[in-house]
Amino acid sequence: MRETKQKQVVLNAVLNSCDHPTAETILMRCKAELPSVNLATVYRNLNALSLENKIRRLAISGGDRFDKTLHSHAHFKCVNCHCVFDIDNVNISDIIENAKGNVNTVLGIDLTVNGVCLSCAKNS
Amino acid sequence: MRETKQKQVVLNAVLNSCDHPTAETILMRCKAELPSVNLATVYRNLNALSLENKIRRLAISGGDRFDKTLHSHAHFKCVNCHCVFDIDNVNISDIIENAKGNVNTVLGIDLTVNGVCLSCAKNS
DNA sequence: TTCCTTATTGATAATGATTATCATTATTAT
DNA sequence: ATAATAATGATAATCATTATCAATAAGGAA
Repeated sequence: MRETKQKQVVLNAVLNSCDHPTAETILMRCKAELPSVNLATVYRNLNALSLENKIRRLAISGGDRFDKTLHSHAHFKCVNCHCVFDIDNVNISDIIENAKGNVNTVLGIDLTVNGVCLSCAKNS
Repeated sequence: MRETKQKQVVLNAVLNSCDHPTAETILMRCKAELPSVNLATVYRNLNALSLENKIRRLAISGGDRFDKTLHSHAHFKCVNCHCVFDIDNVNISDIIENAKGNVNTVLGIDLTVNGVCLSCAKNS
């Protein structure tokens, strides 16, 4: 694997994000640094970085998100503005232990609570 | 809303399924009853039936699934054969209570544990 | 430093799931 | 039976993501 400008820019875009961005959002942030960068390259590097365990890919309804936080944790998604944020006080390891009874291997968990966030509730 | 043969066939296909089928699978099952039925009609009725709370739509990575079980519960998905089944002993209401601190409204939850199922582990 | 090999890129086509469009069909109230 | 219109079937469109492929550039060898 070669060290490219593009890969570094994509990694930094995720590491500097606190909002669980989509690939399209990451593309925009990368273009601020490197205007020539392409959406396919962003996806390729997001996939590569996930496999290297440098970032995490989140399967969330309406489009995948990317996360600098590596450990499993729950997320909230607003059905109105589509913002995503962490829910920290959920015991993921309990859920995984419960699952282990009926399966061979547990690889990960997707846990999204859907609802309306506080700021969307205010503006309506 | 009118009572159509297609809507009944789609509803029955979900009610008679124990395997959390995709829309495409439901189409196949409907065609056994009503060969002329169309994929767009299946989607339209699955959406309508979800809104009427007769069935449940599950947002699962790799394509939505449909469920006759109405109450929130966790699912397991095999990354190899893509089978989906229920995990019953997860306390969903605890998770929802934990989320309520930072949001306005909780509407639902998507909870999928990913891994390898027992039969896929056997065959490899 | 210059050249060579080949991994990576950018541009774009392709895919898969889902929704939108629209003329035709069929349900239900009259 | 008829008229009004909701639902259907066929298909085009959309959206997120991946695949293809010629051109570019990273990094080791000469």
